Amino acid sequence: MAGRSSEIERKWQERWYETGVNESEPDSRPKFMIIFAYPGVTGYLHVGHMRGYTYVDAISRYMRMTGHNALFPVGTHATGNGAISLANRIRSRDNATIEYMLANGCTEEQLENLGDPQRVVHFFNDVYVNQYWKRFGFLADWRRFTCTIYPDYQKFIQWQFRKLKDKGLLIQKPYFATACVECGPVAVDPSETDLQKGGRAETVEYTLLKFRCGDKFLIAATLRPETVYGQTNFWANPDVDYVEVRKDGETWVMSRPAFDKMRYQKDGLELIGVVRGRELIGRRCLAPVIHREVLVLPAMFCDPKVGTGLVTSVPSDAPDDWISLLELQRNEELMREYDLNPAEVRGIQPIAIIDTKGWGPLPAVEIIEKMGIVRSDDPRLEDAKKVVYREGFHTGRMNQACGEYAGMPVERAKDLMREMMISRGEAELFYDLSDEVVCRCGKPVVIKKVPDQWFIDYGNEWLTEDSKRQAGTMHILPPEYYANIPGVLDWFRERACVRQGNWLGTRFPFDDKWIIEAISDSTLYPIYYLVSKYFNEGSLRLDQLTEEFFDFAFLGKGDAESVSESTGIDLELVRRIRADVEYWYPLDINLGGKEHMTVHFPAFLMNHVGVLEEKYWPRGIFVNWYIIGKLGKISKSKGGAEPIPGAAEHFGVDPLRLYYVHIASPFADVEWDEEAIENYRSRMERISKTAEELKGLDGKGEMDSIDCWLLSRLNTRAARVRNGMKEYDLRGMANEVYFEMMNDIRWYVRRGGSSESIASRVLDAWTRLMAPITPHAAEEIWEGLRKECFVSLSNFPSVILDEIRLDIEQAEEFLKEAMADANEILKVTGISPRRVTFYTSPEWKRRIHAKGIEMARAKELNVPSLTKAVMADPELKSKGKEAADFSRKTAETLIKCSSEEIDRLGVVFDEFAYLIGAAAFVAQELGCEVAIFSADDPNAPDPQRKARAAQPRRPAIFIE
RNA sequence: GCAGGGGUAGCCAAGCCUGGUCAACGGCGCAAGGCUUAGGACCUUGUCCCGAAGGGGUCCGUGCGUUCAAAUCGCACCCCCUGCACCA
Repeated sequence: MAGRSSEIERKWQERWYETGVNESEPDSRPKFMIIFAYPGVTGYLHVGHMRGYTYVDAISRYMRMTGHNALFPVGTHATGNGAISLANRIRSRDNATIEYMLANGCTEEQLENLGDPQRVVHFFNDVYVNQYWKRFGFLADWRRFTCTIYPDYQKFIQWQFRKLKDKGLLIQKPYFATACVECGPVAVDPSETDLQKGGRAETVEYTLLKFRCGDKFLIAATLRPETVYGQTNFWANPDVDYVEVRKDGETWVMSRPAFDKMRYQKDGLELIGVVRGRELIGRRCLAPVIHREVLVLPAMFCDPKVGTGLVTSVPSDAPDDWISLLELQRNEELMREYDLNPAEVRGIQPIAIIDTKGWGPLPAVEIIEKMGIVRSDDPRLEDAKKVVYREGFHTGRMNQACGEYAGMPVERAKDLMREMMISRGEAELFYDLSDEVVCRCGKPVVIKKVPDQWFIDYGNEWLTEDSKRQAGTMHILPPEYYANIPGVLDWFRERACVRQGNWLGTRFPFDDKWIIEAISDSTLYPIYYLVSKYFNEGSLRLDQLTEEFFDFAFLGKGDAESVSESTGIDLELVRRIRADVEYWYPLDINLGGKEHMTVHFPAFLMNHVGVLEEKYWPRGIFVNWYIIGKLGKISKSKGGAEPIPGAAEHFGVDPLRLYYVHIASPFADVEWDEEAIENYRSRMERISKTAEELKGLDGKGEMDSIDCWLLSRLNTRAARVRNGMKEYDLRGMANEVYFEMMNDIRWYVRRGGSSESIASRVLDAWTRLMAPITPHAAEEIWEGLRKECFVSLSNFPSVILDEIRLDIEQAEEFLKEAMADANEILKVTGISPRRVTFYTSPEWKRRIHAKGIEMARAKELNVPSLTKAVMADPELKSKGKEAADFSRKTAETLIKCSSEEIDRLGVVFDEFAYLIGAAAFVAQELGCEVAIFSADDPNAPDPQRKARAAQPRRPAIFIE
């Protein structure tokens, strides 16, 4: 079975690609350009990735079938060190890597060649295009394929950066980046692509406080510069050897590890001596800002690896400081050992500086008591610290002790006070990592100053404002993201855009020691697909991709003649490329996974806004969520899911495509579940069978009501699909086409529908409805209908309003409900019926019902008003109490209905005639004799007087 | 910490923006019946509780509230998840 389905898939793919169905050129139709954010070349992709890609193909197929000229180009992103690191691992025959490559279908011979990063990229480009995207039948325009390490692409990127510079969006300033001391810049993130350990570490910003102590400065590192007003003493670890460092003519004292790290951040540091921690104890130093002399006291919690190994003491707000102070004050012996004056030490009291909501003036003292901590080595101090820091930072205000900062929220005071101290020369900044981080090469990773780093200035005001304005006009899904994106754009700051080191990518055009970083070279690229085709086919040479050429092609600057003259490109071609841009751009949809929400999508938008004319700014973003593994995210490197080609072979491409589209909303994560896919596969088989069944119908008679019903349903469903697809609701489309329509068709056949002409009409439309999601199956059925062209190129069924027959749909609904009622009675009573009699509503009740509907529509309905209207009708009045009762009941029911419900109930049809027409069917379904009467019929047999219960839409039922 | 998303019947999962058609789409699973030599294939019916006449009761994380009416709106609480910048 699988073998045969893959044959069918390949057959249609060959035919599409041979005919060039997937290739798009400008014409008179409206255009629709869509891409997915191209994947990074870091190894094999897994079945989860195909979810978003499938959405793009299905959407573009739908757009093509609804009168648009659809363009769907693809490419890959190879910038970075993914390919380099993979090539290295292959070259060194790393076991896990080799196994992973082989398991994904790479052969030993191919592996031979993959020790080189460039070849790794080319290898995977081929895998992505041929084993994934073509295998899934995507109608992508393969001629436009490009990759970020292709030389022509790089010309484009260099042009983009020149434009950014022209607009003043490139800035240069110092930057502190994570880097291996040996290999240069590395990414510190939990995926640990570049690392051996420490991926969870965060960059922390210390404020270095300078304490004058004789002719030297003791350097304390703090995370809470706002607490300087509460300083009472200074801490040093007596067992640690500190170093003396020459810094701008001053002598600084700090721990050895601090010096080692600081060298990467500050220029001209020089080691000039060593000082034992013990020697510092008992000395006095001058605290910054408050300019008070404080005593240096011993503390074991000072870790030379953290900060500078020296700490300023704020016992009011730092639990560590308070407990250490307490310990010392209680320890007579210790004070004697360090020759401290016990009275002076005991005299040190915390100074309240921050008012924290829900806390007293000394939160550190308070929490130590509350938690019952008595020793400075209690591990719970970590938690105590976190609680006090968090509460103080968010809810605290500086109090009267804090000079000009009194009354200010801590959040604000922190930045202001740090700035103040730095500007007065009493403090500096120092960056460190929260955990030890080790590079893949084994050397430590530190924070390193890059003095001349280039940034793209995403914080730029006009850029941010224009981007936000544009985002407001865009079609962004899901709606939550549309609502959030202005906030994201505001938050987006300047971003380092170049780096050095071992890295694939484009040389920075203004200084080629830099290579453009991975996110910055993948933002404006959709427009490059309009040129890549000409380069790929050989109509353009590399040296012709000049600034002038791109200026004209993408910005319309200059004129075709001079571009042609200066580059040697054929004049017609220059004009054609510009015309292509004018036709295809802007991009209608950029679709990508949720990981792109805070980085790629905003950068994508802002680069378009920054570089291009307003008319070429993007029009849409579609964010999709993931397919996850049972034990969490399916990971590229760790595997955990079947390789894509294997899944295609095993389940079939159409079932997989249907699975992706239908299993859940695109905006929710889904757990990969093979059983679910099996179900979609059998669903597809049932659909083929049902299609066959439809083909076999050969009734020749006149249009019957059930024929009208099926046609009406077809049109109703087509309308729903088209309406839903305005929001690219693929799941809704799948539900209507593969589930609801299937049920309609089954019901039609069950009801005795057999018209050959209706069946062929419906099958024709149904096949076209299937074409966007399951194109191979659709082509196969289409071919069986002896159609000439591809169903992929046919028109998506339109809605013929005249064929929508609400009365017949309602009548059929009425029939189903009547049968359901009868069945329920049978179930509850347990009777095996000999005969079932239905009595349809009497005329007078229909009149009351109609009056009720009329009044509900006019918003005039209530119990007295309807009763009054009924009593105004002499004929109804003659029914007396019966009429009044029914009128009250009707009003009570209708008043609860929504206006849609009222419309539905207002549809009029002949219930009696309809039941008569369906009597044979009902008899067959209920398995007994069926009789139908109107409650108005005086001769109707009614031994149990059931007919009285008959009402509109609700026939009375008598079972014997 | 900052920002965002979510909790729906045995399971997966729609609905929530724009309150009433919601006992709540659809699927899976389960049960009964049919078809069949047989079937994990297919078709029909059922699947919260009660009910020997089409009815009633309770329900959408928890608790309040708004409303004639709440899974849908508001407030508070509990619990899960995701992204956070040189990683694409």
